[in-house]
Formats: sequence, C-alpha cells, structure tokens
Amino acid sequence: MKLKNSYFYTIREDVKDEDSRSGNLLVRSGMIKKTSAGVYMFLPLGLKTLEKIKSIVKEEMDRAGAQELLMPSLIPSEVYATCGRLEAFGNSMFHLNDRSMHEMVLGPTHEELFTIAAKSMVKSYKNLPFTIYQMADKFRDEARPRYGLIRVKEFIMKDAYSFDRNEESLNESYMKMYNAYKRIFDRMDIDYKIVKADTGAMGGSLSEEFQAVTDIGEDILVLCDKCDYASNMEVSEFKVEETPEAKQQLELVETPNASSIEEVSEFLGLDVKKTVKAMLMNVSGELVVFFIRGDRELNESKVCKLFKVSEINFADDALIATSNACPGYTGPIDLNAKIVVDEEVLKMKNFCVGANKHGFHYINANVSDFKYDIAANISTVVEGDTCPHCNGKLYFKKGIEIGNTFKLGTKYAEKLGLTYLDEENQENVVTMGCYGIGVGRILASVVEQNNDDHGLILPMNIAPYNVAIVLINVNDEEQNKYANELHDRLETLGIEVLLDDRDERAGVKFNDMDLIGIPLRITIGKKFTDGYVEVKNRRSGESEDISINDLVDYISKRVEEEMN
RNA sequence: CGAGAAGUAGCACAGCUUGGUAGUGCACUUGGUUUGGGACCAAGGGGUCGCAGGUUCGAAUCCUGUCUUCUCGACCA
Repeated sequence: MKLKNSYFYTIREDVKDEDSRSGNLLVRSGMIKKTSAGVYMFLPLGLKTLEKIKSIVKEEMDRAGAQELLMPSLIPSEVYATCGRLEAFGNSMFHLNDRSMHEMVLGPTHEELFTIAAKSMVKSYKNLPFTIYQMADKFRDEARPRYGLIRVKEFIMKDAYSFDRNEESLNESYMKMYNAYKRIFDRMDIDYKIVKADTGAMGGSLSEEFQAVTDIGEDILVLCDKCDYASNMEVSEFKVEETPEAKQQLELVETPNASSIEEVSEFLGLDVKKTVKAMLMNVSGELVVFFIRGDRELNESKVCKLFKVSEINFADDALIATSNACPGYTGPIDLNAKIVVDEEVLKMKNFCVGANKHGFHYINANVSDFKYDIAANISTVVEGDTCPHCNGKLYFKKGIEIGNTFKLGTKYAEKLGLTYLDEENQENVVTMGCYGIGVGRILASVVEQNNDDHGLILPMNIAPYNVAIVLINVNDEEQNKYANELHDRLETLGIEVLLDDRDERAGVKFNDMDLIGIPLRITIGKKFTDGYVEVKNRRSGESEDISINDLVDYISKRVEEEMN
C-alpha cells in the first residue's frame, strides 16, 4: 500500500471525546471514528487491524473443528420471547417494527437462532456433537457507552455454540473451545487471566471469563499470590478460618451514639473483624436481614442467586417496621424477621452484634445464642483474604472481559424443543455450550496493553502492516524508484508493507508511523548512497543499518520471527 | 434512568460576566526559504456560534425549551 492517494490521516493531539488511552490512540491513528455514543466507524487502517484479529480467531475456531455460518441481525421478537429473554434483556435490546408492524429486534446474542438452526439438522445421536460459530454484529443499547471500543452499542462478536448429547460430551466440546481461546489470546500476546464467573440469568453450570488485565477494566479479578486460583469478584470464594477461642458469656452493653460498625468497634475497642453487621434488604417484597462480618460487603450476585431473583434492594422504613429490627442496632438475637447468616459468621466466636434496642449492642455473642433461617456464602471477598484452594493471600486486578466460555446445559434446547433419538430410540434433550469473543475489545485491550508516548505498539500478527517504508526524499528519483521496487518485492513475498511516499518532512512521517504502531520501519535516506538503509523496531526502539543487498532476506526473517 | 459539566472552522480552545454581527493555535490552499523526529515567512480558503422559540433597534453573549456529548452513579447475556 502506498500512502499517496490513499485514505489515511492522523490527529496530532488527544481528542476530548475519548475517555481512555486506547480510545484516544485508535481515534488519533485514524483507525476508528465515533458516529455517536458507543458507535464507531472502522476506517481502512482500523478495519485492516480488526480483520487480522478476526482471522486469528477464525483460524483457531476452524482448527478446533467449528464451522462458520452467519445469522441475521434483524430478528422477530417472538424468537426471544420463547425463552423469556425479551424481559430479561429489557431496554438493553433495540426494538423496531417492519412496515406491516411486525415487532423486530436487533440481535444482542444468538442462542435462540443457533438452537433453531440446530433443530433443522439434529435428529439422532449420530448427528452429535458439533460446534458452529459466526462473526457478526451484535446490538445492545448500553446505558452508558464507555472507554472507546470497550463498551459500545454495536460490536462484532465471535459467538460459537456446541451441541452435545450429554454433560460428559459437553465437557469435551467445552475444553476444545477453552483451549482454542487460550491459543487465540496467547498468539496475540495479551496479558489475560481466566476467572470463574457468574452464570447469572443464563443459568448454566459453569462460566469462565477470559479477562485482559488493564487499569480501565470494569471487572475485578480476584487472584491468589501462591496458586492459580482466579475468579471474578462477583463469585469469588475465600477460606474462612475458625477461631480457636473459648466461648464466653453473652453480655449486653450500652453503646450510645454508636450505630455504624466503625463507631461501635471504636467505642468498644474491638477489632472490626470481631463485629457482625446487619444488612436489611427487600427481597421480593419480604424483609430479609443478612448478617456478615463487620468489614465486609454484601455480595449482591451471590444473594440474587440464593433467592433466584434478578435484583435486591435496601428495605424501606415501612418494611423494616414489620419487624423489631432497629437500624444501627440490629442483631440476630430475638429478631423476628427472616435471617440469613454468612457462613463466615458461623465460624466466628465472641463477636459483637446489635441488640435490637436503640443504644445497645451485645458482646461475646455466639451462633448458639440465636436462630437463623439460612446459612450461606453471601459476602464479598476483600484483598488479603485467604485463598480457598491454598493458604495464599488473595489480591485484586482489573480486567476487561474479552472472552467467555459457558456451559449452558439444556435450557435453550428444552424450551425450543431441540432433541435427538438415542440408541434405544428414546428422545433426549441436547446439551449446549456457548462461547463468545469480543473482537473490538481485543483490539482495545491490545492497544491498552501496548502503547507509549508515541502511540500504538502493535504485535506483528495484528498490526495493519508488517513493515513501513519511509522515503525521506520523494524527489530523489533513484531512492523513489528503489522504495517502490522494494515495496513491490516485499508484497510479492506476502509481507504487508506501507510505503510512505507523501511529500512530508521526515519528522511527520516518523511520528505517523510510530503512532499507528507498525512493528518494523525501513528508512530510505542519507545512507542510501552508501548502499544502506535503516531498520527500526517500533517496540524496542533499536535500529540498525542494513545493506540493501541483504535487506529483503533480513526483513522476511524478522517478520517471520515475530509472527505467531 | 438520577446528579453534574460542556456544545463556537476538520481538531483543541478563547470570546459570553458588561449584547453592536466571530477570533487564536494546529490542520488545509498558494508562493518562497527549508529538509533524518510533528519547520519558517507571507498571502488565502473554510463557521446556520448544537437546534427551536423569546427579549431587544440589534443575540455566540440574556431568558425558556429541546437535542447531543462527557463525568459520577444505577444498569450490563
């Protein structure tokens, strides 16, 4: 590609519209342009980069034996109504009507359509297993688009779906995808973690997220400093230590004006970890009081799962008044409301709780001093907690979800009637898995993890071009001729090359090539008369003079070395 | 959806308080001097001041409404 007479521009300064490093660099390098909040154009350079990512994903999908197909984006609403997802998605789905007022939506994800497609072909156990996938636009009306390509309303997702006769076979299909995902992200040199995640409304048995580690990540990853335990904070476990302490006698103490946990622990001179706090919540209209250790937070997703609801809220005064709970001084002893205690509390000894009486707490309380309805794991991990698998300490990092693998089970197959006949002529429901990758998020993550003051630093297999040729003096006929020949020669060798033949100053060209992140740069300039050109590595900044006799071989070798 | 801020040339911004018909830097065009890390000089082109209404002899400026964008929160298979 030659820059003269092609679509190419860069922006010298940061734009104020972008709130992330990657968003800014992608806009400034002329790869993308925002059309409205959360919607972007992919310009030639950006599309080329995106296509590189897509082809790596496709290669690995095909290697894992998956077949590509393409689903429409425009879908009748009924399709989503069948599995109750019209409500589940709510207004994050785009709705529209066709001319005869049929209700349609723009697909936010495609479980239903893939299940319907599978029905056309699955009759017998002999047809299973198989995996199909697509690379297609998804539409989600995000409340708040953010961080460039990270959170957008329209995006390209690779979504794959596996179909198996049972859970055991699903495990095999799942592992194939899981390993394909590892290869994909390894090939792109992404710093990522695989974490256990919430199965949420999808209701499957296992969900794992592939999270690119970056500071603008929206998820909190819980990691162990000793073993490979990794989990999304939403579902993270931690080990609860039993305190080897003799039970002491329950005692009512006066705690005037000490209603918050901090105030109580300070007033009584107690470690916050020796206190238990109450969370008064409204669960489906009923008052439920949760008891957790004083320094922890209630984990909303754990609670939602426990009660099989989609949301919980704080209880209002009217609801609290249905019990003898006393906000600020609520405790489990003689409380007439539904009580849920955290499993951690079961192992605590001689702790402090509210006395359901204004200005009073109990100290030296123990589990045997009160009754409860449910004991469950309902609190959120904090940094420094003990790893549930070893004795390591847990620490946090932020991540961007770039991939998700999910054991769906039979939910969609059951509702949509996807069944097969087994060897005994018995009808069985197909077991499914689904596997997503956000292609744009990969690009954003790669940029977020690979940049410097000059711009992007793209890996060889993702960069839109492998090599940039900077022709310093376009008016030197000999050099101009050589540059064009070199460009053509490299192209015939299958190396993607960008020739900067614009009539610009050297500094402008250098800065532009740095900004768009081309891994190797050949500079044809003053040493050309001695038969040398300069080859510079974008990432290391190292450069060396190479004889034009060895140049093509040298470049081929360097490109091949860096290509994963 | 709740709270806050901002919309003026392709980009970044000034002007608004105190109304008088729009400016700076970068980018762009032409000429000249330059030429290995975002050159300099000179002359130019480009703007319904987000949109609609109101006040006024006169509105980028004051008032009302509306749209959009950004920030914080809620939401997020």
